[in-house]
Amino acid sequence: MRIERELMRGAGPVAVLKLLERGEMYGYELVESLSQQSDGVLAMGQSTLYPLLYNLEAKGLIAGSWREAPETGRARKYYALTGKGKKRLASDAKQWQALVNAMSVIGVVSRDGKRSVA
Amino acid sequence: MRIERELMRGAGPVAVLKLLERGEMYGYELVESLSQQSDGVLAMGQSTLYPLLYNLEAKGLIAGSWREAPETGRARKYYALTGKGKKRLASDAKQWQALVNAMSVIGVVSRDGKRSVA
DNA sequence: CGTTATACCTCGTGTCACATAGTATGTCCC
DNA sequence: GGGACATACTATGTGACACGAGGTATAACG
Repeated sequence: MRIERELMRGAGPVAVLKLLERGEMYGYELVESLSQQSDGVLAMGQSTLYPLLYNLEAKGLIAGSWREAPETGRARKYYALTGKGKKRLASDAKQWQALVNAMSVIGVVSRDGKRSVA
Repeated sequence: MRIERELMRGAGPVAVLKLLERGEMYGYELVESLSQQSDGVLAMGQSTLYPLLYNLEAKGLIAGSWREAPETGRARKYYALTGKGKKRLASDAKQWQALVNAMSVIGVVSRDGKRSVA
């Protein structure tokens, strides 16, 4: 499912941090992963992801390192979650949960995954 | 709980439409309601809400009408959800649910209201 | 009559999503 | 070996939006 971009604002960085929690990944891989793992909902183009990564790196939440891909030998920039990033992720996840709960209270979403009946 | 504004992007308009689904409300009332009903999570200042309302009105999703307050006699601009707005709300709620589900899949939030353990 | 609450409006700044475009290199197949 | 395709990162410009700060006006209250 494809959703309007405006709705996704704020979700992108949190999703990226969460994926990096499992282990380091490179940009192109993140673009593919986000699209596949969320059935397109969290999909974002390269021109959205890369600036997002630069932003997270500038804030010290992730750290990039150029290395060669073990399979192909191509240069890639792997991003890893920093200690600061882990704290931010925990904080953001908490806030996201609060937001979901609030939206649930006013009836926009339900907690069991079913859309509220209008 | 006060959350970072960036995370809330996209949630604001949906929350407003949802509140108006119950019946018409005026700006100041919406500011207060959003803050109270969500324990501050969905709180937004007037400088955020009013432009948001003008935007929704320009899109034909809500319709405003100046009337006098029955209790005080003061002039207020009451906003009501239009037919178009109802459809948009249904669509947005569906998309919001998809987003919540996607964030749940990657582990950022849980569906039962508890924060995922990092 | 001054303070507070109500109620609406505006401007400027900073941030962000995204489309578009560009660069470069590795793989595959003929 | 060369053209097509996938991989992978970078740059730029536009438009939208959240929000702080500031402004106006009126009713209620002591």
